[in-house]
Amino acid sequence: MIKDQILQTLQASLKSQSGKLNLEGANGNVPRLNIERPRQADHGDYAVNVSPLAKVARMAPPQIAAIVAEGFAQAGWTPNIIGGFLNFSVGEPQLIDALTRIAMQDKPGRNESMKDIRCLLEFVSANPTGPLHIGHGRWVALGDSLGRIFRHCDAQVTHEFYINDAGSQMFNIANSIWYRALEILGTGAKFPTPEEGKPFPFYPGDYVIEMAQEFIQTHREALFQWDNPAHVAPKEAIEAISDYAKESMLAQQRQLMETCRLTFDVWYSEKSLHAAGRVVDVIEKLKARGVTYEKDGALWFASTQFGDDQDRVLVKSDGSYTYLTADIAYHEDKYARNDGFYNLLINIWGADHHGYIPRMKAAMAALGHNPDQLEIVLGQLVNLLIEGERTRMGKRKKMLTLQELVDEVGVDALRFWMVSKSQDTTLDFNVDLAASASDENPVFYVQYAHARCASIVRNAFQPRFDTVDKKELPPLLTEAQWDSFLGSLTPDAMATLFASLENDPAKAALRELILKMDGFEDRVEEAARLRSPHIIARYTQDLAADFHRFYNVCRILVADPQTTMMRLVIIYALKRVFGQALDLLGVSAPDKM
RNA sequence: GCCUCAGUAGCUCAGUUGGAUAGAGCAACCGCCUUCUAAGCGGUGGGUCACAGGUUCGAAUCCUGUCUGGGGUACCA
Repeated sequence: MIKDQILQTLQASLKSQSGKLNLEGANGNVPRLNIERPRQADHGDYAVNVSPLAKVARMAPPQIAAIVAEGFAQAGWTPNIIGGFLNFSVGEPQLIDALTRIAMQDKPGRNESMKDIRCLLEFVSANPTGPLHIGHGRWVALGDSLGRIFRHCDAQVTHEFYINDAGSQMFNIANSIWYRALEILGTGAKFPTPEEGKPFPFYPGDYVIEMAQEFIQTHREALFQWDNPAHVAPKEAIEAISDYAKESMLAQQRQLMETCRLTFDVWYSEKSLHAAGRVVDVIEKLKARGVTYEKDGALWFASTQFGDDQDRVLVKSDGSYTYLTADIAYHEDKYARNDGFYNLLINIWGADHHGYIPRMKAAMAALGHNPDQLEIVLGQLVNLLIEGERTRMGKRKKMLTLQELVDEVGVDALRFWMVSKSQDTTLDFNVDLAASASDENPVFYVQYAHARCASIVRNAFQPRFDTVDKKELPPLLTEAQWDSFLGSLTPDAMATLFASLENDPAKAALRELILKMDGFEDRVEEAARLRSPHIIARYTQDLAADFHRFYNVCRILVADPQTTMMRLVIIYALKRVFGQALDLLGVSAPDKM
């Protein structure tokens, strides 16, 4: 990247000028300087602000700038100094060099910033007790994009879905199906009705009725046998129904994830932890480490010793385990998996689980693991905006499922929308807008840019029609010409590119395009480092704007084949960058729109 | 009460460790299609960066306090 060249020269300059700048006395407390893009385009392409050195150097920023600039002069750069800023204008040879690299490199934006990372990325993880809702859509988009970005930074990433198939919620769904089934079979049993102020351990959704109907088809006789005067489900009925419910919901969830272009490498069952005795084991381990105690008939984990604000129950007074206990066993397994293969464990959780973080970290610390290895990426929740009204997730009957939303707006719009904003902010999902006015969705703007590029490349090889002479003309280029041109693409061959541009707006737009494409790698790194895919979404919109601007001031397909080919390299490079960036977001890059 | 996320243009949001005149999309208004996709481009209007102090040569950004909104604060999962 061009930026790296400037950075290297900057470091060399600071080193050679360190005497004049009094940097030696600072004992390594020299503030780090950054290369940035100036706000004002006429200042230059890149800038370094040396003001942070003012304190150490005990000099005014303009004076420092002059001294640092001397070091640059030695390397052939002549920065334009304004105040404490060194402004750099990138020369055409460097731009052409950068463009060539982007056009030729295997995968644009690819880097090795996370090459030592082996990440277990867990997200979505839901109960198999009902359909996934819109809120899950955010974790789908966020988690999968993050994984793709990490991989682009050369990390090894495993996508994992934790199936919460144990515990009381499974009993509740089974019991709900039981009553629905008995209702349908006309046994006289009735599905319970909620009472004000009382817990309602049943699932009222219509999908439960459908599941009951389906279950009846295979278990009609069994249901009659299980039924009894009190209509209380026997244990074997609950087991059979909850197994069925799990398989059925899980199949549905897997199908939906596939639709969303998301592949989980591992589907990890909570129930399997219990079955393998892992939950009992972890309790024994905690006991052995002396971090548990008994109180009020329950077994407690002294998590306050590890920074939590209160102790937590592991085994309830009725002898059953809390959710936390199984979750501790699960997370311990992550540390141990493949002989401690993973060095970064990331969980994506909704903000409603925020308070859960300290206890999980406490548990890992208590078990002797490094809690910093476990990183929770917290996402704020999604609000539904229906008919202009804010609807809190899950508190209304009119809850939109993720499947319904995908059917309505499509995977591309869903995924782009869900990652186009920082996960730190509550997302208002405007259902009416997403469903109706699709051109207000920025994803189409970006996809259109890709399609336009594809179209230009396509047209270059197709016969044209002369509207004046009313006759067909041969294609501007042949595939063979283009292949050999790309194959021998060198900065020298490209040197006439800028010269071929007739006007200044086109040159300015081209500079901007190349610099922005050159910066893609930087954005990918940043998105990975900050765990913020929205940076990529932003980037695609920025680049699309620059491309559309360029498109309007510079014609690509012109009569001269050489000029056409050189300009086509830009479009070719852009198409690759758009395609790659959209892929990192899990959004399709259509060739036609 | 405590913990946490947020408050930036009419709306939805960017703004990387504090730096140059605070940006984008949408909405509004005015222009641009006989040649590569007008799902596009150019232009105009629109700001007390919630508020008040503080630190600093310099604050949307850091600190303190206040206000507003979301989430959490279980022997639920």
